[in-house]
Amino acid sequence: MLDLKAIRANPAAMEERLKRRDPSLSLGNFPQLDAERRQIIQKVESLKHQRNEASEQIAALKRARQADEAQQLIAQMGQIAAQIKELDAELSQTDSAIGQLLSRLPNPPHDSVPVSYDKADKVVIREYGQKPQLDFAYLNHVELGKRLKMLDFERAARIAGARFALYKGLGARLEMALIQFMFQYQITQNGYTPILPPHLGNRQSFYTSSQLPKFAEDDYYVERDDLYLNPTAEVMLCNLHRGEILEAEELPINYVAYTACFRREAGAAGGEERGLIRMHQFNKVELFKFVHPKDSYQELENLVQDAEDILQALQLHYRVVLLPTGDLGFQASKTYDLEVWLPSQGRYYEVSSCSNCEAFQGRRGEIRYRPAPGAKPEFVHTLNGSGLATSRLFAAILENNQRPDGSVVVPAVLHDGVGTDVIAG
RNA sequence: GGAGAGGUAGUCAAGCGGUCGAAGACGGCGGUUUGCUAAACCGUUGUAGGGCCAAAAGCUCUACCGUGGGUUCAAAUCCCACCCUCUCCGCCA
Repeated sequence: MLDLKAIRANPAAMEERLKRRDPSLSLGNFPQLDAERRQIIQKVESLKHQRNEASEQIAALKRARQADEAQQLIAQMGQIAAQIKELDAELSQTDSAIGQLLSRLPNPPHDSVPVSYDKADKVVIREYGQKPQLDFAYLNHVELGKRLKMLDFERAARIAGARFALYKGLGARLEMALIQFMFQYQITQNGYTPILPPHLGNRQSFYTSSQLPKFAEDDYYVERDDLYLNPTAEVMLCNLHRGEILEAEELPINYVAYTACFRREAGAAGGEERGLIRMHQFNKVELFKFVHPKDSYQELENLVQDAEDILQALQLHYRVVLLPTGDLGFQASKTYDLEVWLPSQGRYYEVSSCSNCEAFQGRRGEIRYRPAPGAKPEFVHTLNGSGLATSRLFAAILENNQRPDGSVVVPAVLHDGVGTDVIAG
């Protein structure tokens, strides 16, 4: 949700910022609707004032046993009551029109975000490590997974359909070891509080984190219970403090969650995104921060660093990129992606997306903090980042760590979890 | 899933059509008293949206008693639906 006060103060400036993302975005008829709304409020409130005074008089008259006078007033109020009803209806109509308009407008980008409508215009901030020297006939992760009996896509398809995975044997152990490692690392090394949230959420939760109303098609929906299946733990963590007023000293609050994530991926057709790259279900460890607004951009840097720790511990080559305005997620003001090198595709692949949503989600979910005792509550800033998506990491480990003999070296930090240091056929 | 009891301000809790502009208590904040602390006493106490004002301060209005509808001149209070909590039963990991 955009800041209404900021829009009113300078609609043109807000619109300009929105257009940095997408030139087709505009505030539409918001200014007119907003003015209309205020007019109606003024009218209806003065009528309600009249009604309140009359009510008091009626009560007084009845107490004084002046039934006739009371009856006369009651008759008069009938008309006012009808007007109030009409205006209230008008107001709720205007409110919902405004709500619909605003609920579909994304967060304006931060000034430090490069302006471009082309996703390719991301800025490489830094790189870590080097591409592995695979000077042999190397395999992609699907082939490796099959040969090493770690992945079984055929049987997964039998059970659920295309774009689902089935991990088995050392594949299952590797996946679990990855999840465990990432989860424990963020708890013990970076001080995050661990959370295992529900995997289903209600409408309000999905609205607050901004999956609704615009992206309903991306999520699995359980009609019978009016619940949505978790597409990212961001949704669940974001709503953890919905409607609360936090104390300034509590901030920042840092959470790490593990969940399976479910996405319909409608319209994301085949191509080279086979195997574990784009699935309906994948595993992800998610980081989430509730922070003081003055700290949020520093916290974004911290968040990226915390996610990078994992890739470094796994000794994977990756880079950090800053997304341009045209590639920003709906609720994000600024986003860094971590991209890991995938030899089979000859390109980097996103394994983490770290965003500062500023007060966008805070406003939607009324998530606030009190700057000082007795002071007016203000909206917190929220940040989210994957730390990380295992399924793509799994692919990266297989491909980057393979050797000419077809075996795969297990990263040292996962030896205990997997139960071996080399996976061989 | 069935039966019952509940959901009122930061917390506990009274109120069950019109002096509710929500009692009272606790907590919080300010003060008086005090060698210091405690106690006692006095005062104060939420959120949101309008209006007046150049703006702040201030004044003022409206709304908020789980959520959404309805009845009524008037709803915390009556009616309907839903959500949540607790107890018991059923079912299950």
